Amino acid sequence: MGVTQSQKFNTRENKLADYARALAHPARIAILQFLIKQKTCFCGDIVEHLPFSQSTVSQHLKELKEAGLIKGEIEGVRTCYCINEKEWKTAQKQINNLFDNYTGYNDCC
Amino acid sequence: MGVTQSQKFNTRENKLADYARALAHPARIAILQFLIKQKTCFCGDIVEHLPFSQSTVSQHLKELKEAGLIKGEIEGVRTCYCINEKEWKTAQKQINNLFDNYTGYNDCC
DNA sequence: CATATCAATCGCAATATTACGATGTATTTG
DNA sequence: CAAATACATCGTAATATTGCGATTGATATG
Repeated sequence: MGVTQSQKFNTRENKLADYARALAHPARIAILQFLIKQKTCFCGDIVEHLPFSQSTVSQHLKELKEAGLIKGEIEGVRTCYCINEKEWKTAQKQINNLFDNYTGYNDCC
Repeated sequence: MGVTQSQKFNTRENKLADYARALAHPARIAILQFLIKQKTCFCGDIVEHLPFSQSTVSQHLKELKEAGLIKGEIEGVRTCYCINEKEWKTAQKQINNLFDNYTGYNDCC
């Protein structure tokens, strides 16, 4: 989203939307699940595991990294990806913060 | 996303991505927060509260409704919107299911 | 140092999202 | 029943996302 639009909202709303956007594609959900499950987490492993090309997977990894949910470290010719523990927990908290705000007592329909 | 692509993934991954996509815009986050906070929840109230036109707000409401997170009921000339309690909780569970899968012991970077 | 491997990035086409004004539809009110 | 009100939907332009092949760059290996 452009800068003009994001300025209409506060930091919390924008950050929350950013986390959600990172999760808003089944390929990225699948990548995250794979990273959680596997101990080895090279890009190539993910490419083998998903029905997408190397460039596409690399781009999804980039978006997850930019959202902060994962981190990648270059190990020689490979890059090792894994969950970014700290921001992973932050994201979960922020999202639950929204969900928990609803206590179920304002059902007006 | 097109049908061709979503077939590459399982129902759970697709549904999770759908919930996330509904939350992937600060305007929709703001709408949800407003619905949670207010007792009256007519479309017009939201339009007054947000820096968007009536048609834009209506479209965001439609997307939230299609994702299942809210429901709307026509009350004469107005439409009353509120959180869809059941699916709201389902969404929270599904999302937490993903987050909780990560236990923090596979940091390989 | 030539070659192979791995992954990031570029360029591009297809598709999706976003936002809005204009219009349509139903309901209420005078 | 005419006018006003509230909202949905349509049409459209601008922008963003998605996916891939091709290329690049960096490291390893013979």
